[in-house]
Amino acid sequence: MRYSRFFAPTLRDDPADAEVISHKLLLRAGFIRRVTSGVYDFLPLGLRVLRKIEGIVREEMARAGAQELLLPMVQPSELWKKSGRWEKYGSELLRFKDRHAHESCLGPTHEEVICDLVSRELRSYKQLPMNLYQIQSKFRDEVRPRFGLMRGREFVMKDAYSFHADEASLQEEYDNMFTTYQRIFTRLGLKFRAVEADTGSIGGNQSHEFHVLAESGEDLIAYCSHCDYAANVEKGISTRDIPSFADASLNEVETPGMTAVEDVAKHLQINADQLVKTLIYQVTGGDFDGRMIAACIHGDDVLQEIKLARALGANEVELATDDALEAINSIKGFVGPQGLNCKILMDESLRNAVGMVAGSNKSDMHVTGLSISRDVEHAEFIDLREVRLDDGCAHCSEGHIKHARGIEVGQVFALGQQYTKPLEVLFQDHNGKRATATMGCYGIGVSRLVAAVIEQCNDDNGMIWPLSLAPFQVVIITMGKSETAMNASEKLYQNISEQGIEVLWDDRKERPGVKFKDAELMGLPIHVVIGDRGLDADAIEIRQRAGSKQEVPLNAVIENIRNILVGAN
RNA sequence: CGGGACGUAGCGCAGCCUGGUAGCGCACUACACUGGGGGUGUAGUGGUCGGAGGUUCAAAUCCUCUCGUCCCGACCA
Repeated sequence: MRYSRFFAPTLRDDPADAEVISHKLLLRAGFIRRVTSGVYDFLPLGLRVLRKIEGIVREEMARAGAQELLLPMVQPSELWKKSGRWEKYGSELLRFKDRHAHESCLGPTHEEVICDLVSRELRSYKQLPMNLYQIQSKFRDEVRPRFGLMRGREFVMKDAYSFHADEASLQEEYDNMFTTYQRIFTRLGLKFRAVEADTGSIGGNQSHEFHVLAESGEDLIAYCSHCDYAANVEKGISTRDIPSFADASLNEVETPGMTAVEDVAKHLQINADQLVKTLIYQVTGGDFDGRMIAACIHGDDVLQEIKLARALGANEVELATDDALEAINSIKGFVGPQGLNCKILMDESLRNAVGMVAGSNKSDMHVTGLSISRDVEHAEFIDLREVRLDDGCAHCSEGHIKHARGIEVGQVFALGQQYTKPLEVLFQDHNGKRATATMGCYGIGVSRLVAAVIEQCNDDNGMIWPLSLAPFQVVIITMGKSETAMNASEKLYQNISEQGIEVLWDDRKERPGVKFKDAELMGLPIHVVIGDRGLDADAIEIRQRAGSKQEVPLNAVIENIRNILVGAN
């Protein structure tokens, strides 16, 4: 490609509305342009990288035995009603009516459509297992799109769906996909970590997320300093020191105006961990839809709302309003577990607690000497607390919990029969009986990966693409505009192209500095610098974006490039 | 949805408070010089000041509404 004809509008300044480095560089280097919030054009450079990533994903999916197909973006509401997600998915699902007033939506994910397809074609267990995938644009009407390609509303995703005759087969494929994902992210040159994850609105029994480690990541990962345990904090577990206090009789104490844990603790001269923090939530969805529930944790713990919602089978939980507290017999700031007119969930760590302090459900009063088993009726104990930094590891007992930020670029789910049942994906098993298929699904955020790679591979001058992902492997920078230099450059450009190497020839009539800056901004890996000076000395400069630099005779340039390309593979 | 900021040329911004000829840098066009790290000069092109309404002799500027964008939070395969 000749730069003078190439559509790659670069910017000298950072665009005002870009915050993270990948977003800034993608805009500055002319890879993408914004159309509307969370929706982007992929310009030629951006598309080239996207296609490279897709290519690697395709190769590894093929190696894993999956088959590519392409499903529609527009989906009929009927399928979503059948799975129950028409109601459940919420406003992230972009819904609309066609000219016949038929309700449809843009696919945010494709469990319904693939189940519909497979249910109509699957007959025998002999056809199983089967893994089908696509690489396609998804649309999710995110509440808050941000950071360019990191969280768009329209984005490119690789989504795979596997179908199985039994759980063992699903587990096998889950492991297969897990390994495949590790291969893919390794090939992409990423520092990443697989972590245990909540199953979210997709549902299912088991799930892992793959996170690219980066400060700009939106997710918080908890991992063990000693063993290989790692989990999203939404799901992570840890051990904490459970303080033991002397059992005592129940007493009421005056705590005027002290509604915060710290105030009460200070007043009573105790640590926050002796308090029981009681939070009242309004539940949406599931068996407790529309009701309020109480959740209790130690005063120095943070409640993990995703865990709470999951335990209740709810779509979401939201802190109850002050007024609502009266309905369950309590009062703002002095909520406690006793005598509440609602279901009470307590963190495991409180199961045998005695001598605790809690709200009394009366204004300006707390209780001391609270014994959970003696004084609280009908409490259920589950894991509700969020893992804290430096907590003990629940898996190895030697390590401690550390935190890292991550960009979620992939997730694998063992779904079980959550979709195959309502959508009736049935087959005849080896006994000739009708059975419901078991399912897994596996996603990779392909366009998000473009941003994730940049987050990890950049410097002050711009992007630094690995050879396998670069939009062009080589850029020829012609210095000056002498005929000799232009002719030599053109010849080299043609020769390199003929080798099947992707090369951009910067034939613009620009000053050298401009060309260097642009080549570096775009992060092209190999820069060949040709000017009269080098030609006269027969010493052509070959630079690598990542660092090194050498001079070689003109007729050895191609061989040198080949060596670099091979060496990197 | 709550909180905050912003919208003036392709990009980055000033002007607004205190109403009176729409500006600067970069980019772009032409010419000249220059030619190994975003060079210099001369002359140019390009703007319904996001939109609508109002106040006023007069609105980018003041008022009301509205649309859009970004950030924080809530939310999120």
